[in-house]
Amino acid sequence: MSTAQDAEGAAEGGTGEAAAWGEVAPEAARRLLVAAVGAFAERGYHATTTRDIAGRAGMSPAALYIHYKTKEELLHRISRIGHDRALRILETAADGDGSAAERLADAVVTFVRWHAAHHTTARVVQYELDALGEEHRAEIVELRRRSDAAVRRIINDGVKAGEFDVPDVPGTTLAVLSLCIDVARWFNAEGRRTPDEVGALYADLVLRMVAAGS
Amino acid sequence: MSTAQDAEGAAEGGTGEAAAWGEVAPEAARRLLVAAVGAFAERGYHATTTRDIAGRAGMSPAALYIHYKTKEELLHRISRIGHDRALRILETAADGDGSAAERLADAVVTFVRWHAAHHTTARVVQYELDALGEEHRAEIVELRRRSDAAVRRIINDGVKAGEFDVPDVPGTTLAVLSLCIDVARWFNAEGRRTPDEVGALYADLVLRMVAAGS
DNA sequence: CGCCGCGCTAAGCGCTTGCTCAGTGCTGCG
DNA sequence: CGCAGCACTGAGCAAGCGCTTAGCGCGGCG
Repeated sequence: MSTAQDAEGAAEGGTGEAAAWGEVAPEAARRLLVAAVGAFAERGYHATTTRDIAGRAGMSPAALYIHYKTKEELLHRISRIGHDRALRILETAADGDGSAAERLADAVVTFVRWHAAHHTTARVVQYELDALGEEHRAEIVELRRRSDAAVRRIINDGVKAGEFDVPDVPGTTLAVLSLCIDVARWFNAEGRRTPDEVGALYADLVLRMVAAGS
Repeated sequence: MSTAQDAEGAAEGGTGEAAAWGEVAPEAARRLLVAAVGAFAERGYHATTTRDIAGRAGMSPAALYIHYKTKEELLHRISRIGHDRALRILETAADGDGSAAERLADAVVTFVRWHAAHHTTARVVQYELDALGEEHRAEIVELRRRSDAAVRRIINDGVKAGEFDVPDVPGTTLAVLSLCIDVARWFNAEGRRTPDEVGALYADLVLRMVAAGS
C-alpha cells in the first residue's frame, strides 16, 4: 500500500532545511532561496530586506537580481514549491487504498509532520499569501482549493461508507485543514514535541472530530 | 448562571467594528486606532504606513504622533485590548458553574464567535505578535499563557470528573486554542457562515476531540 | 596567449519610510 | 474683545528601501 509518507519521503532525501530544496538550481539560486525562507519566516516578508537575504546567502544585494527578477518572485517560488509539496501529500493520502479512517489519519500525520519539521518554510507558505502579487496569488489559491478538495473527498468517502459521522462536511474539512496548517505558527523546534508526536496526536484528534470508530 | 457570553456582551454595546473600541478616548485617538486595525488586518503591520493610517482616519500623518508615540505603540494598544478581551472570555467560561462540557462549549462558542465577528481585529491581535517590541511582546505573551491555563483548567476538570477522555491534556489544549485562533485567518465576512454558526460547529468538534459523552 | 562571456560586486539612483517641528486656526475663559 | 491652550497641518529631514548599472575577475576555448 502506498501512503502519503512515501510522497513526503520521495520529495526530499535528507532532514536538513537546505536539503529540502535540492530541486532548485543552480547552487547560488538555491542559497538565496534558503536564505529568503529563513528571513521571511523570522521577520515576515515585508520586514525582510533584499540586503538581508543577500547577506544571509553570503552575497552582495545585487546578486539577488541575477537569479530572481524581484523580491516577490522569490516569495512566489517558495510558496509554489511548498504548496506543490503540501498538495501532493494530501492527494497521495486521498488516493490511497485503505479505509477512509486510515487515509484521513495518513493525511493528517504526514501533513502535520511536514508543517512541524519544516515549520520555517511552512510559515512562509501559509502566512505570507497576501504579499504575493495578483496573478501569483491566484495560482496559489487554486492549489489550496485542490488541497481542500482532497481532504473533503476522504471525509465524504468516510461518511458514505458509514465510517464517519459528520453533519457539516465542508465545515469540518475547513476545520481539519485549519488545525493542521496552524501547526506552522506555534511549532517550535526547541520545544518538547517532535514532529512525529504532533502528527500522531493530531491524527487522533481529527479521527475523534469525524467520530470514527464510535 | 453566568456565561462567557455575558463577558462578550458587556464588553461592547453595539455590533459595528468601531463600537467595540468605545473605551478608547478621545475620539480622534479612537478613530486612528480603528483605522490602524483596518490597515494592519488588510496589509499587515510592516506593509502599513503611518500615512495610510492617518489617511483612513481623515487626518494628516503628523496627527498620529499627538496621540501615539510610535506606530508600534498603536499595535501594542490594539494587541493589549484584544488579548484582554480574549482572556476575559476564556476565564469567564472557565469560572462558570456548569459541567466541564458545558463550560468548554461555552468557551469555544464565545471565543470563536469573537474571532469571527471581529476577524479584522483578531487577525492583528493573533498574527502580528512578532512586530511588537521586546517588552510589549513579553507582556502579551503572559496574557496568552493565562488563556492557555484557562482552557487547560476546563479540560483537566473534565478529565477528573470522568466527563472527558483526553490522553494528552497540554497537547489537546494547544490544539483547541490553535483551532479557534485560526478562525481569524480564514473567516470572511462575505462568506456563507455567520459567526454563530461557526461557533456552534466548532463547539461540537471540540467536544468530540475530548470525547465528551461517549 | 588573448579574449570572450558569465557570475558577481561597488556604488548609487529615485523613492518611500517613520517621524519632527514651526506655525495655524479654533475654542473657551477672563 | 484678547489671548492662552491645544488639536492639528504643511513641509520636510535622515535613513533605508527595491532595484540598476558599470565594471571587475576568472575559467574555458581557439
